Amino acid sequence: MKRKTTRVTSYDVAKLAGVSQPTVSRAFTPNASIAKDKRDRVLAAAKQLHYLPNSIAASLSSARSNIVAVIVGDMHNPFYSESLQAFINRLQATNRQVLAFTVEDGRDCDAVLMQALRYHVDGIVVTSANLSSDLISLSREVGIPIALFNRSTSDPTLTSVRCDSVQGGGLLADAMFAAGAQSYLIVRGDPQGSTSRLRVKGFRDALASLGIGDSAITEIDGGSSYAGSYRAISNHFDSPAPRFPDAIFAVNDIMAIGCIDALRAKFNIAIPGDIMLAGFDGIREGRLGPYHLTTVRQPIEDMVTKTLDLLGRDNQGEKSATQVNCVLPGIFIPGRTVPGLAEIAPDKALEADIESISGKN
Amino acid sequence: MKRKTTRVTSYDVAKLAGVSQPTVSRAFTPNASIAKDKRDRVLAAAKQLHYLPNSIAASLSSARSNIVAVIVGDMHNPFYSESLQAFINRLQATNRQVLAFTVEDGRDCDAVLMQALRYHVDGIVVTSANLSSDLISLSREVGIPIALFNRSTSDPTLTSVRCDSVQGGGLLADAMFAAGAQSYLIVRGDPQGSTSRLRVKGFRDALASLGIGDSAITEIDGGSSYAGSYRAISNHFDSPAPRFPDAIFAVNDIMAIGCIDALRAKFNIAIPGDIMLAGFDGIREGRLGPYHLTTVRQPIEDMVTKTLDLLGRDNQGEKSATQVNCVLPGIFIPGRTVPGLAEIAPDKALEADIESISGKN
DNA sequence: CGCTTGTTTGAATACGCATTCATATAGTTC
DNA sequence: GAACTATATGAATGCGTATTCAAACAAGCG
Repeated sequence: MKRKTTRVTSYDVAKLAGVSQPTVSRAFTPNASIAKDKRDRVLAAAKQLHYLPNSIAASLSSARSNIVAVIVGDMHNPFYSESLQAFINRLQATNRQVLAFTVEDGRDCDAVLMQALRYHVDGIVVTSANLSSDLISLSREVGIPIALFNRSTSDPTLTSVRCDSVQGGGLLADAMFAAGAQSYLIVRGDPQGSTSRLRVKGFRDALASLGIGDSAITEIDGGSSYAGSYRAISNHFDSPAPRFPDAIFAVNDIMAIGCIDALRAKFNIAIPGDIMLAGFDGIREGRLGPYHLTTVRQPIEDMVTKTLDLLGRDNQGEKSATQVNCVLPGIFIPGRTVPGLAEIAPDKALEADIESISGKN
Repeated sequence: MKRKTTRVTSYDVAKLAGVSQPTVSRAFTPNASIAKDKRDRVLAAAKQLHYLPNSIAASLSSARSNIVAVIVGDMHNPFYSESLQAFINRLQATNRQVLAFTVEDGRDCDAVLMQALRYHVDGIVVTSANLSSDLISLSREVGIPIALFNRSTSDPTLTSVRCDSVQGGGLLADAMFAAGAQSYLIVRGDPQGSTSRLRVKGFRDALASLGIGDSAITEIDGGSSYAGSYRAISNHFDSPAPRFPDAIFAVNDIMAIGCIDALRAKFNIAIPGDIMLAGFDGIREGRLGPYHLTTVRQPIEDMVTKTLDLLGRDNQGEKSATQVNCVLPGIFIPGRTVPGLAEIAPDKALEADIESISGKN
């Protein structure tokens, strides 16, 4: 016994309201050319019939879906789930929907991107994932704009928004040098990704201009994840004659947290007592009591706004000769993992942390 | 100069392949009645033209969108972002898409739900949010099934999947009692929600049957969030003559973490040395070194699978008289916040934690 | 009043695919 | 070889809306 869900359509509403179907359509379109009394009549009829405009049909007809695809890689890094959340909030506030995708670490996101293209979304945001040039040209062909979030690329024609990794890395180098660090250990991330490379570059450049030579700097591979940096730190300090640095720079917060847990649990090293440490991103977990990480926060909200702005601009067809690569500065967040910082009254800092973890209720 | 994106349609492919449009449609439909050579010819032509089937048009035509809406409240609780991720992964694996929504804490999700209905999604998953009975009946009317995730409801006809809060609460009471706790502090969550209430009930019932009277139990309000429980703990122990319990039960992990941070930072209370503690959910953050929380894990993967299964069943129209309210048992996870547990070799436990934080790479 | 301008409205159509339905072809059986 | 059955195919149509386009109408102006 199939449910004969004869759906209510705009024609039903039109009939009840005594107008034509296009008039119903106009009644639901802001700024449409329609007399006020008719609109009222239509809306009343619609309410009476429980009419719900079919957005799928509207998408087909108008060639715009009001859907933006957001492709997220590495959902295990809280930075990306925070970013996804920011996109959802922002788009929802402007009456657009989010089609969410994830990509397994390292896997190419072509298949997923293809899905998004099929839905003729208004735009695609790609976060932390590798896309092939084939797909890029395909997306151009079908006219769907792509924007990279927190990711620069070899293809300079691709719109991208990111935080200034070089500047941010420099801020952290400055802070740790000012706190007295003379020797450094860098725990780097994905060697493929530009993000890790640029952060390290900014960090090293700043140290160089402060007179710290390469011989005072060690670099190890932290694999971009909590587990990876946990193991990297373990291996480093388990080795026969480990170099014992004054400061550690982990290229992102989740890795920094992995480092701290390893240093404390396996080597009983105090932070910042024995070694100072800094991360990068500004994730909520970094504000938790046991960490209180010194870091550089990426301005997620602004980055999201800018990304959607650029996507929309592309959409207009004015092949933005303006600014396709947007780089926003990072914000230095003093924490307890570098001595001498956080001069705000402890209680105030605590309060701020608590708020930042739970969000603005 | 408007981009005249004359899209490639199935007709174009049909012409090139020398077949009719329906044949193109069949070539892209698994198990369709079509000769192999024709299918090959069509697919070749499609590739040559960079043809992308328009899923929007397919949705309109076939009355199924292959989209499932997932509405998430309280994205600040990692449990829910983990759940969202699980839904995305699972649906992506079965060639379906996720339309993701968030609902501000406490706000009704009617507006958001309405958006989902408009897109004629195949189903709607509601997680931690309040929906009005109006919307429920509306969804019935248009024939779109709704399933509640981790939430029971006053409306018993609504499909729901959740973890057994009573059983889980009992497990934790048993564990803490076995570890020697005689007096208890319960930090409860949202008084509106059923989840907190049932967990507390399970906990208290188990204690009662163990001979622990109500006089040995104190309950305070933790507001469902990190900040809320942080403050609740602060207020409790700052009060003139605070009761100093042997054990604390926070009704979810993020609150348990808030409790731990407050106890350590503000009162220098050791865990489990001075007070033992347990949470509920099994979020990744609970496995971090400084916490290593004793908790009950919700079987997210199974719950997601079950939820989608029930949604699909509804979809078939067999108005599932079978089982609309599914309750899965929670899994006890021993941690260091209750003494005497975690008898696994420390290294093994550590390894397991590291993996669970970073996911299965 | 005749003309222009501007606003509303409805008839017709496009959007791109899936799905009947009827026809044609191949394969099987007696 | 006739009578079926199973499988392939194309013509026609529907999904529910937005968007032309032209007609109808009101308003403003000399």
